[in-house]
Amino acid sequence: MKRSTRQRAEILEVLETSPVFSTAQELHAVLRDRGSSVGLTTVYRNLQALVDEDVVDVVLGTRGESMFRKCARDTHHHHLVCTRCRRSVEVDSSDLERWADATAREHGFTILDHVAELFGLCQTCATR
Amino acid sequence: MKRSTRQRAEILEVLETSPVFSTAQELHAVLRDRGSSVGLTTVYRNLQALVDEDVVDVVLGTRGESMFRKCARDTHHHHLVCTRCRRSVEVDSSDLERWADATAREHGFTILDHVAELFGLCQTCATR
DNA sequence: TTGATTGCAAAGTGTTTGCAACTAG
DNA sequence: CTAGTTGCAAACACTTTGCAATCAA
Repeated sequence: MKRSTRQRAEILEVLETSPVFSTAQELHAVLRDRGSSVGLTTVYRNLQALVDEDVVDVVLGTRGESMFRKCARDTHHHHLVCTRCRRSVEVDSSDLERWADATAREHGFTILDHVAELFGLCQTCATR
Repeated sequence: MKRSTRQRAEILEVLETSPVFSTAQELHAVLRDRGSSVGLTTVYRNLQALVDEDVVDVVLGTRGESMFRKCARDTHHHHLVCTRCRRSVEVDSSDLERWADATAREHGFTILDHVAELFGLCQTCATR
């Protein structure tokens, strides 16, 4: 069964306090800087587990890397991500879901999943 | 300037006749099977060029690999992809775009870009 | 001729796995 | 005690780069 370890707790702690999507390597670096060193492998393994448990969200970055974030809402949602400061906002997506369902039906598809992320500049970053 | 080479022509030819998204490696294998061998590096380089020229579309697969396809429509659009046979349908996305714009405005973001792909089973694959 | 293009090998990036040592329950 | 977890090193998958040879214009 699942065991609670120092490493797992520290990874979660970093995720809890970060409002942005971070890569496994970035999280690893943060832990290292904090003095609490955790193996990179362990970071990957725990992130994977957390994703499986639906505790953290994952999105694919442009270089194919996975980026993780512990989101506030535990229901399905999407993100609006600032490409400059990386900050992200969780957005309501009922309209998107409706579009996805309708589109799938229209083409005889049984929808299984979808990805959707919006990228742009947040107010702060846009004005400087 | 840009030069027209045998390699570039053959890569485009394979893309023209494929209704599915394919990875660079898959395209490379197809070329090799056809007898017209082209270096993997060259495949990557030409695909990159074609994407820059907006001749082919690219989406990120789940393992972080890029998948390419030459789409019929040359305007912005999205895809409905069958996870079983890989076939994809180009779908109209005005509703999605509207949602993206509205959502961005609502949060003070200047929208730059967005990704959105729908995954599911096509009629044929669902019924067997 | 000559600069763009090719293709090999090597390097790079992000992630996963094998396995012995460690540790929470 | 003992099964889950860790962490290193090595393996992996995909992509890019260095560079000399080649080729289109």
